[in-house]
Amino acid sequence: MARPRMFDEERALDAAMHAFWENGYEATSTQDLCTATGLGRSSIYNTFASKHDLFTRSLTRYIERMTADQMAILEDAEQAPLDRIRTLFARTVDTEAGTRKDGHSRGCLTVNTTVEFAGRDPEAARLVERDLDVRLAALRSVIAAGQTDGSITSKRPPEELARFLNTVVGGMRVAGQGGADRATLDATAQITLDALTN
Amino acid sequence: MARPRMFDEERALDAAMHAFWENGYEATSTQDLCTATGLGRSSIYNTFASKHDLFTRSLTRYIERMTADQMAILEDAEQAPLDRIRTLFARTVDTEAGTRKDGHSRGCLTVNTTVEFAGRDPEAARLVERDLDVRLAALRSVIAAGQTDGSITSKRPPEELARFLNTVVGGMRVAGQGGADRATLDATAQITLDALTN
DNA sequence: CTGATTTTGTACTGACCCATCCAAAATAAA
DNA sequence: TTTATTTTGGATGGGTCAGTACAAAATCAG
Repeated sequence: MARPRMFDEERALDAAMHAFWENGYEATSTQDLCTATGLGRSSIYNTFASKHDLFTRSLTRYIERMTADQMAILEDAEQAPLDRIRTLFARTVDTEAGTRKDGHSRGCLTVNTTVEFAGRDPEAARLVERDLDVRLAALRSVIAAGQTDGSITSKRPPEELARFLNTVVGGMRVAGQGGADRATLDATAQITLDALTN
Repeated sequence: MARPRMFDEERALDAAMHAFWENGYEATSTQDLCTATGLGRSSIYNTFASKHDLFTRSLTRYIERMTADQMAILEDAEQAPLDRIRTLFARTVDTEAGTRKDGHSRGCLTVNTTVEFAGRDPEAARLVERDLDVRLAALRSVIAAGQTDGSITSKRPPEELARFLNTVVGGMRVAGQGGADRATLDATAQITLDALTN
């Protein structure tokens, strides 16, 4: 029927996602996106409606992946509830501990978007907010389970503890972006976990 | 001798700072800065070397103000060490609890800069890093004092606890930018304080 | 009032921005 | 092979970007 695509859309989306992740929305030009994906302008605009559309699809992809990853950890029935949270923080430390050469990490696209866009772009804000709800629900659930089995001794409502944990994770992303090393992040994670079991 | 300035440089710097704070570096155009300050391009470029220079001076101003404010709290001899930390978190909640109409806050220019710039602009990274050192030192000091007088029962090294507190504060800034309300931020602050006294 | 000096408003620069247009290339059905 | 359909590269468009040039305006010492 027609000329077939010379590129893999998923792969292109991945490349665009990384570009936005690294430099943010505003600092990433359409030319940067062409270079990152290896595509020409036509291919990009033929596949995605606009730079903004490409961004929201990149963000959606990022959220799906990251949240799926977190869900797998938080809903892993083989681990005790508290251990799942421990694993979640270990994962956070791993991804934030000096990913790049200069010792800084790329942080988290969700956090980055919240900071750069939350107040200005309703669609991005919606995506981030919806993701927050999902992650908080999973955290609440595992916290409640931990309180039931006694591994979490804090008597605070799961909702509050979930928000607390999510806030610390967000703070660790920022700290990683600011150059915090593994030992520092590990210590913060440990103190946070201790707060659940005091 | 010559024609005098028609504007107050401090006031202009303040306006520019708020513009960068609200929208970030990239999304703030020089035209935006003219509008925000009420100055013409000539006046801006006659006073500041470049957009980048204006940004670093805005950031420096922000850091000086905010850190002076935090220092006043953390070094207030009239309050017990733990109470100073309590006050610090109360202040953080106040500034992050729905500053704007849409329920989101502007966050913190330091955090915003870390996220938007840390990996790309060495000068901004330097300013932010130096500020981090100052704030951590003050936190370490008050934590050590709290451990000495017994109001802080955690046996963790002050360095680790200081990093932890700073990380939570950063996370709360992001949460505020994401729309967290006062009650949520208050609960997070309370859990964090409890972690020092368990 | 004159002249030296600085600020100011306006117009302008070249580069880059995001997006579109269009024709050549590539495919597969007819 | 022809035809319909889609992708692709390259050129192009209008607009905005950060920054500059320049002359008019404003001051004050002399």
